[in-house]
Amino acid sequence: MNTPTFRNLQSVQDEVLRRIHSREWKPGDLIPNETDLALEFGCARTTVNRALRSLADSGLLDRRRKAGTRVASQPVAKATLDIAVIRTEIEDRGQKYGYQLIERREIQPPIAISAAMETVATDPLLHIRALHLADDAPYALEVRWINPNVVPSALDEPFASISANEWLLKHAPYTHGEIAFSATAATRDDGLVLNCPEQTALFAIDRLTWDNDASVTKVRLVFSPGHQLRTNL
Amino acid sequence: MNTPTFRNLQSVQDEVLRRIHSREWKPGDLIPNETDLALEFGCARTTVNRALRSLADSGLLDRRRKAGTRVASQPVAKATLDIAVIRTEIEDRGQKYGYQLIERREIQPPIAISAAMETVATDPLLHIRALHLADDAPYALEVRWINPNVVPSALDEPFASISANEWLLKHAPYTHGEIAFSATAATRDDGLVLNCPEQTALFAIDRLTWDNDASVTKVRLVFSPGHQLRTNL
DNA sequence: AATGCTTTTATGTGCATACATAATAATACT
DNA sequence: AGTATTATTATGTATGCACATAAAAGCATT
Repeated sequence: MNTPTFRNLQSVQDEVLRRIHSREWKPGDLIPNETDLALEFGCARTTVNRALRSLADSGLLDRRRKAGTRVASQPVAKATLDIAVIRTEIEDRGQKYGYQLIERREIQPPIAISAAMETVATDPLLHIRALHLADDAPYALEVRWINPNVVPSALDEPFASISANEWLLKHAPYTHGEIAFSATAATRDDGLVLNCPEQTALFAIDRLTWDNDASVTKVRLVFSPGHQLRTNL
Repeated sequence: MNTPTFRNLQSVQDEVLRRIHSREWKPGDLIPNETDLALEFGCARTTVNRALRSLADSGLLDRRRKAGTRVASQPVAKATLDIAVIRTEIEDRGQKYGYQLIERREIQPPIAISAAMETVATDPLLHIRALHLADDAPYALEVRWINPNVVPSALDEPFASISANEWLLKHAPYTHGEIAFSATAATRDDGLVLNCPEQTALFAIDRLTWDNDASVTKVRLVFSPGHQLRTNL
């Protein structure tokens, strides 16, 4: 029996994956170093390095200088969620997208909002409520606060035909943000808009984005009953 | 004014990021090709390539051969969630972890389960229900089905002191899986275990993992009221 | 035994070069 | 004009080499 060769990136990566999945290399195990693997696989160390680095990026390997590379003891399942614009999310599923603006006002926000966004409590923010529809059925309620100091042009945008969800992506850059997923009981108002009984369990996404030190926007998306956010591992 | 140089990977990446955030390169824009950037930055094309590829991996750039590299029109559409073992998730927050096995049986599963797991409907599966606690308070209810054809050693494990959640990670390899997040109304039983009223809105994670063509395990985690899954963008 | 210095080692980074490949653009051909 | 062929181009991959750097291990000094 002859050891096959794994010359290229893809096959090296596949072979390493195979060994991990087959438990030839078990979680916590120290695997051979790059030089040895390169020798065994019949390729350059650079190639092994790239393959291993990539696998480490995706959480399957732990690497430390001098200490070597080991199989992650907790194969931390890194689920990558594609948080798309709601319109494309719906259209990608072959459904018809609909949008309806419910409310658009410049008002002084509740303390909780100005606190989270770190704005002056008495400064007005642009408040928007809108409904996204899929095949004419309510899909998600968007409740949003926009910081006009950071995005002044938002004050000129009526958001009547394009959602803030989409408009902001094109017009408001951000450097970082936080996102949280949770379950929430439908308020009376949620129920009216999403057409479900009060207290129904609803899936919610809260997002807060920043441009350096200034908050750009804070949004809560509450989805219709039964909504799932799914991805592959 | 002299153009500064960006010699190394980190600074190249930072500079590209800066140009995207400052909207010098706007979403959808075609950016200069690798060779030109390497010239401008005063580094090798390899370095630019690595920087751009890495940014493309994280979703900020779209790259196509010959067509060139452009700023993703929908910036950062990716949130990576670290799905850790529940025990470490709790311990990392400085809380005391507790575990309690509620039920462990080999039984014929409901049709919905055997269908999803693609097992023979009449084949018994190992069924486990257990409670995870944080600082002695209910944290999450784990309801799990294990395919003993794929993980026979699970039949010898009592799961009395180590959760299936954790045991499986160490003993059952998987090649791929699906994960879904949703909101669910507490059943009477959920309420009893998690100590909350029936119908309370609860956050749930459903996971189904496969080892090649065979399903390994299907699990539903229902979390205590108020649970959030958060990450950064 | 505890501390600090030095060596060794495995990964990390950078560069030059070469060739592969996908997709567009240009051209020739019918 | 429309189609097939070819050239061009930007990214993708692979290699060899050199040096940087973090961390462990060994050693020496107190």
